[in-house]
Amino acid sequence: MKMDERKQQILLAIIKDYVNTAEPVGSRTISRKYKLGVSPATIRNEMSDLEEMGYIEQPHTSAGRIPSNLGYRYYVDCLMQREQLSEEEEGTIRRGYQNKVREVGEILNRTGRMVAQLTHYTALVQMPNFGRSAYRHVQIVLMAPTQAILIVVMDTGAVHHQMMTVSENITQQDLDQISSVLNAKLQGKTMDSIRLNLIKEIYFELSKHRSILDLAIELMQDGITPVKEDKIYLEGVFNILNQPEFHNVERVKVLLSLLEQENLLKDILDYPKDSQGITIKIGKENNRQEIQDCSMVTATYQVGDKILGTIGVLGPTRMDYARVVTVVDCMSRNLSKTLDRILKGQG
Amino acid sequence: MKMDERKQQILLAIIKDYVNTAEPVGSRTISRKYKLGVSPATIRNEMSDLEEMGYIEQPHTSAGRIPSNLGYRYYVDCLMQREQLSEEEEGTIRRGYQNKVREVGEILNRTGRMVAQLTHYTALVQMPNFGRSAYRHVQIVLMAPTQAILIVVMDTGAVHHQMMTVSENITQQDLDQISSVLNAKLQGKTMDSIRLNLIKEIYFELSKHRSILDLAIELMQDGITPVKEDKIYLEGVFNILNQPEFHNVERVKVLLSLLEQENLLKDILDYPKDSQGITIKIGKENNRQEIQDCSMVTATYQVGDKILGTIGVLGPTRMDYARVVTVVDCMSRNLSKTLDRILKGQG
DNA sequence: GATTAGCACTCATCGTCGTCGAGTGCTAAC
DNA sequence: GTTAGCACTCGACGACGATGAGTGCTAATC
Repeated sequence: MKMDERKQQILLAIIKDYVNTAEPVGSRTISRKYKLGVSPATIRNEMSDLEEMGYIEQPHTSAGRIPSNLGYRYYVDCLMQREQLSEEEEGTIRRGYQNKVREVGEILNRTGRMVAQLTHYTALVQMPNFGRSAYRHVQIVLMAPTQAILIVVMDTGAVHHQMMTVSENITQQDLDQISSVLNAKLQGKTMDSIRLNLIKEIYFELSKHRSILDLAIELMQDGITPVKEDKIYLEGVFNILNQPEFHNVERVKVLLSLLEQENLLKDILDYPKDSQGITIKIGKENNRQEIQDCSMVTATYQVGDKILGTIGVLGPTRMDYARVVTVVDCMSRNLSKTLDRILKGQG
Repeated sequence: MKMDERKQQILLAIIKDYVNTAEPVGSRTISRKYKLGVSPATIRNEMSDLEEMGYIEQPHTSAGRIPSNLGYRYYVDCLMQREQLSEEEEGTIRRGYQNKVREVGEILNRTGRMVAQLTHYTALVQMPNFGRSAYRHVQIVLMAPTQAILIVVMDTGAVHHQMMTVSENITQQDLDQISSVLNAKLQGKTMDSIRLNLIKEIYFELSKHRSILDLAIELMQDGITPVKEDKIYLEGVFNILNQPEFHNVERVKVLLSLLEQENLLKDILDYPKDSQGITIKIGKENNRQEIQDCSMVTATYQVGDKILGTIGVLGPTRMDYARVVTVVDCMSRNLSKTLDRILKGQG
């Protein structure tokens, strides 16, 4: 069967109406609301075809039709037209990014809040992953007789710190000496590029501080990177409770227990590595089974050419894709721009 | 009317049964399950008295009784007996704190997770508030031609960092010079104790870097402290959805939209300043109206003599207070001990 | 005087049943 | 190819009665 102009219009009408009302759409409604110049009977015939083609389905006989996953897919691929944000909304966004912020986390947080507010769904914003970043500065500060803090600044602007225990007779002067050797040797190096001979050099210069060096290098190696890198900011979780599909507490529970596990969130934001720009995952296309009755719209953000992370919107499959795509696209550009400004200076 | 032994036993039975079943408790049930040696009729008479005294109430005629807020209050004040955690649970907790961690946030996080897991309610853990802490170390690191990071280590172990913009001709040597002067002058001082003449001294020594100093001091003053100090870790939010009182999505929505606003969370953890130890707030006793059908059990934690923060459990008023009190008490002690170990050394 | 058996009464819950109406598919006419 | 007409389906909704848990009251009992 072929998808002609009229079938497209009818599919479009069904999707629009269903997205608005969350009720199955009947032939009469379409004929009344969306003037196609044909009678309900004709529309019924077309709908029957559309159902056969798999684009719509019937929850039960004597109910109207609702779009299937395939129907939504056809819609986003072929029928959907970008929306435009209102003046007011543009203003909100501009103001959101205007207030000076000096921490990346704060920016991601705000981005998430704005996305949630603009879409009325749930927003996810992934922490930028700078990949293998190099050490810019290392410092060890003595806090208590046996307690010191190791501070590491990466060239991406990330700052990590950890407590470390040192032996009692170590002084701040010792630590300064260690810090400055570490700085001299490690600055500009990535963790993987630090070869054994480099470490040997360091040991050679600081032979009397062997134990503390062991600890510091161990901490820098495995303690520091993984923790914060894949943090994901979540905003507007309760927005999704306004959607009629979540009036059933069981579904809310399934969703919430997924969203509460930070380590699983990255699974659902995961995007096909080749595609940059916007990705839409509808229903069963999602990785995790818990959200296979939801859809995700994600976009990558970048600084320069490098993709740093993803922002996404999670909502029911019955989602206003046009709007969400517009918002996600706009916000990912804004985020890219803002990060660029901050990381490169003049911020 | 007087509260005699038998009335107490009946009230206790009603509370225990209602906490378990979430169903109103009838006289027959009490007589059957909790052998008091009297007939249902007698129990009915006593229940009628208890109702008159305000300790229990009837959802509607021909339903059993449920405890009122006052009833729970009487229970926690006079009837409740501490529970004991099982060997297994004790073990879980011990193991939870055994794994070496070197960041305070990580410890609070784990504490929250354990509390949520042990109680099946929602756990809140407040970031330690060290009060007016003094500067231990200040450092400015140049990142890009006009971009630097200001890092401040407080004597509490808190590390703050912020981006700052600097003029193009500043070098790392300049920044080192500034850092070392700031360090020399500010070390050991709290922000409030930094008087104008001290700042004048700094300006005098570093007159050529006036603009960057302005920025640094401004940042240290208002940018750094408030942000992270009142962070509250939230765990087990979805636990609460298992409670029958939250089968209605509207109530979930009210609660979630409160819990999502980080800045409001501190309101609900707020404890009467004089009391240390355990505080129980039942229903309407809570500050925020959104949780006036819930109860909170909170305990302070401390290092040495100083109260640093609060941990709490949020659940329905129909809560297993005995267990929650035990868990919260135990965990706040554990947390205190662990923080002490970490902050004072030997960690 | 306290306790209890007996009894009438209340009221939420649950399943049944019929009505209503939205929506369909099919057929025949246009 | 389109449409009017019609029989049919089926979920939603409200009415209704049965059920049963639970009560308060009264009078008998200990």
